[in-house]
Amino acid sequence: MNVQLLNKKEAIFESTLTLINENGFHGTPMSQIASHANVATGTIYHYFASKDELITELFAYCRVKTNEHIFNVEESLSYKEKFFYIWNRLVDYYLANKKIFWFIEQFYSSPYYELIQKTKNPSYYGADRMRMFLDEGIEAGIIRNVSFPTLISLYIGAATSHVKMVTYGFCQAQKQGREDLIEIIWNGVNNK
Amino acid sequence: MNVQLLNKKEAIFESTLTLINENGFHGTPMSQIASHANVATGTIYHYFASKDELITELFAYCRVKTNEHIFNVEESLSYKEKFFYIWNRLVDYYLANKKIFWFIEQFYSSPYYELIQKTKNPSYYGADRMRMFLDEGIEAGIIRNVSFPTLISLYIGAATSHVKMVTYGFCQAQKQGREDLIEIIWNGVNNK
DNA sequence: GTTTAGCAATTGAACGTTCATTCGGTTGCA
DNA sequence: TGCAACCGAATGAACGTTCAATTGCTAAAC
Repeated sequence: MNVQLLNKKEAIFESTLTLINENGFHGTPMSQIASHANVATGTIYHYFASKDELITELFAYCRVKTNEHIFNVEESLSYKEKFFYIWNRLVDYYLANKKIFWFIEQFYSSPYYELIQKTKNPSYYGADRMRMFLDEGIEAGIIRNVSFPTLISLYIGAATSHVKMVTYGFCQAQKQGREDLIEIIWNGVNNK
Repeated sequence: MNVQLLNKKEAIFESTLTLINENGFHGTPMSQIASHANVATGTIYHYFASKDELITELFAYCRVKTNEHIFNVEESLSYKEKFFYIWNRLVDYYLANKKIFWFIEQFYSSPYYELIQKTKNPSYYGADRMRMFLDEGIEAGIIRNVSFPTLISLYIGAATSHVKMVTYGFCQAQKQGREDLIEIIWNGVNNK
């Protein structure tokens, strides 16, 4: 697959992302995705077997892009520094790429997610890197013995909630709030 | 409006809830909602002007029901006790009513929410009770001075994340995890 | 260097289906 | 008697998908 093709596939992804954000899964016809991406309707079916496959692959694309970005971290940092750094990268990335954030959120809470959960393994979209990072902290005794789901609920839950608050317009000057959040979580989970 | 009517409207609500959980906003035709609720398609339009209005009102219905449940709390409890009680009621309610939980999640991350945010005021579905409860803690000096969005991000964010983890099957024995979560949050936000 | 064969990429009109909504008519209650 | 509740077939628009035709590229053949 050459560069041109990659570009066209990405154009379809970006177009889908934009339109689904504005109009939802329903309310976003393939014809509209096509014209917004400057391709013919039929072209989409050259790259994706169906609308469902397009949406499912777009989810993977978003997850991979996000994970690549947030785990691009200096190995020399201490665990605590990484803990803060990754969290801030995640929040920054979502705030700078709200379309990706909201698409992922929409996908997660839709029946689509159940579908891919059965067929795809987490590494398919890089979901296991977070698990590895947090497990590392537990095994090293830096993070006290709370379960992985508890950790994730706090770490990711707070990040996404914060992004939602900012997007909804409930909170503008986010700097202080952000720092409070990750600090509270760190204090709650680290082994003092 | 008499009891019979209320029942029919609720039957439509419950039917919509079930089907949207299984098939999403798209993938849930009015005809299916109707037959699942044992009414004729036309009857839905006697109660709701359109599918959008049905979904929007269902959201309000879910929010009101949830809020009524979680804020049904003994006035004699201390603030700390209420803080724990309300959070646990919320988690329990969502776990016992997953359809409501997922519908609300789906609605929040869809373009629908932006629509009602512009037209409806928070008290319309009881969203201001949480604000009042948390403000009460801040004003009484029980909760340290973190912003309201920060508080909400932790308090609600952790609850919903926890429910998601349980639903996704990432976590079974939830008892310990739950206790850890609300304890960490309380320790993080209360004025020691 | 030119021709040619073949396949991938692309097009968009056409198809068949599905769906939200309408409406003329019926039922049942006050 | 009147009006609200209710019905479900009919309507027409919208949508996902298909497909026959066209273009563009690559590389083998000469």
